[in-house]
Amino acid sequence: MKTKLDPSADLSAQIAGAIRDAIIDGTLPVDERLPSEIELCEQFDVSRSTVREALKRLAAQSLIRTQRGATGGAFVKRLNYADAYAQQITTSTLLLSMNEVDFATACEARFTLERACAPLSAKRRTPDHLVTMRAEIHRQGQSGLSDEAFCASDVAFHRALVDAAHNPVLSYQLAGAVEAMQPLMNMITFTARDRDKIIRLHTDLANAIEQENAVEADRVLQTLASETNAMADTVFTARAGR
Amino acid sequence: MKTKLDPSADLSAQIAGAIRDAIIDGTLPVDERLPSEIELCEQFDVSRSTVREALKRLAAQSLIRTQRGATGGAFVKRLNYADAYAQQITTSTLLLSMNEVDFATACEARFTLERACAPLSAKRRTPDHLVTMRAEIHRQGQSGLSDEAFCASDVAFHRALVDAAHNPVLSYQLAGAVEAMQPLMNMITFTARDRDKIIRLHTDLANAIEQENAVEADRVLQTLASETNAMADTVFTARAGR
DNA sequence: GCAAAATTAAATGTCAGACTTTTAAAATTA
DNA sequence: TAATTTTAAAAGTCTGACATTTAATTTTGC
Repeated sequence: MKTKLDPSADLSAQIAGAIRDAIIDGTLPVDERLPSEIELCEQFDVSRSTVREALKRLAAQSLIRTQRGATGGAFVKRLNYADAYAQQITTSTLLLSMNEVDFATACEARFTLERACAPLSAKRRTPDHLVTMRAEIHRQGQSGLSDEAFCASDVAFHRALVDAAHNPVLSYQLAGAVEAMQPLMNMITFTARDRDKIIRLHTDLANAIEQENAVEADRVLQTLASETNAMADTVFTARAGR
Repeated sequence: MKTKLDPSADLSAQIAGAIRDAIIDGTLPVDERLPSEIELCEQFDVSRSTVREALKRLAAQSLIRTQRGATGGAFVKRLNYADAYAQQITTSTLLLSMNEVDFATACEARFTLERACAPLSAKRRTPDHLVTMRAEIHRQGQSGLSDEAFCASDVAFHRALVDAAHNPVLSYQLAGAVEAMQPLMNMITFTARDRDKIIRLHTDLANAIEQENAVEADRVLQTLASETNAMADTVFTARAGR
């Protein structure tokens, strides 16, 4: 952790980069304490503000945590699933919303990944995930539900489906795919008939998963994908017509 | 962008959070200039150091870019695929390396996602991706190739496979899954026979994709997944025996 | 009058130093 | 010995200065 690189970037970015590399390659193991801010000033020969800006960059990426007080300091943080989820979702959401990714592309990615997950979910589902799925289906049927609430429940349903695969890495990867779609889905106003159709497919899906029927689950997901695309098409062309 | 939240966190984290929320919900559109650091000091009633630490947090997440000079400032950054890839890979890599995710779990997640991608790749593959795949297969066969170089080529091969689906969102999602495996793969020392077996499967896979044979591609990927697991098992049990 | 050069101003980047707050350990006291 | 107080180390915050970069403005030279 003595040499930095890329003299084009800011000092704080260079320092953050050097420390980040040391964390990634394992030179700095989890829970290791970094040198104090003052010591880092001396090591990198910069002022404390610069060191602090570097540390804030690392904290923003959940690479370190800081602790005040006598035995405090900056420590290499064990990246947990919750933090990783949050970052994934932020990044995915912005990537979709800022790059004019069309609905069809995002939708395809999401359902492709979800279909990959379904066979595992069918094989390994446990009662708790089935309960969650059924509960969300019930919520989706309630009258007076706003479009946002409907979409939120949709996300919860699909997350339960994914989590039923009992592979945390898979859940993490799909969190972004599923959640990032929500803002796009929120742009759609679902008619009562649309909702009915979705609810029926969700029910079919939950049944298939319960019966450990991977083939049927895949079929339903494929239908759900094309129906979702069709609904989006209807809404968007209607809007364009106006 | 007037009210902040969570008084438990540091001021710089609160401010960064407030601005981040404004970016995510679209209040601050892409390329919008944030107020200058001095103006932010007044708005949030904090010192310039604190504002700067907040801005560095946002910069670390690729949410803003800064520009010096007369017409400079901090601007909302359009998150591009390259930056999103990089963040995904860092996060995924650390998640795997820091959480003692066992090889089988990571491997399952990766190949599950890749298998989902393959039918699309088979349908849409263009010559350039086939060329890349063939080139990497050729490299993998060269003698004197280090394990790291072999793994790197493996990653390049699989990325080409994924990119052949021509869905940038899918490519982005899978980048993490594929690249994050590399450090785990690097822990394996492949015997010459292992390499031969992998190269043969890669060739089969490239052929299947070229022939737009999704079923065969899936079969090969399944074989590749189980072979990879078997090789890892052999290496790890041998190491445990020592 | 026009083009090149010099100046200016606004913004971020960096530095130095002081003070505040938090926290755990050490020292003191009952 | 246990509760209390003190101390010290560390991050968090503030202030003010100076450096650097950059575009706009002004001046100068022809």
